[in-house]
Amino acid sequence: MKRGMFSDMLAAVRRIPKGRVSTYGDIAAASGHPGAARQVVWALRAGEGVPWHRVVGAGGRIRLTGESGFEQRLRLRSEGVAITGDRIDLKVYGWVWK
DNA sequence: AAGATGACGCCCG
DNA sequence: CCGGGCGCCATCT
Repeated sequence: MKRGMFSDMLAAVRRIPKGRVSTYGDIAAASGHPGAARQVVWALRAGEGVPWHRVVGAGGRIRLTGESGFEQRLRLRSEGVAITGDRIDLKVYGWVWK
């Protein structure tokens, strides 16, 4: 079956291990769609059963606001990811594509 | 067809 | 660290 842009992105998101995080920009590039960071957002909204909480902004910043942001912090912390303020240390928790 | 919208990213002051 | 400005691009008025 044909693999659209969103499918490619969701596949990449599903490859992020528990306890690690990646960024919108990296997901876009890793899935073969460099520069399409904004579209990763659409993919996450449309996708189901994907670990959306493991996707954060550049530099490890939490971009979600309000209730959703609260939920994301909750989920990440439950996986052992430390969050200082609104940032996550990518040197420690950032997933490196290989 | 034309403008507005974002869970974005990068650079600059 | 904090805004402000600009580029980006599928989707939605």
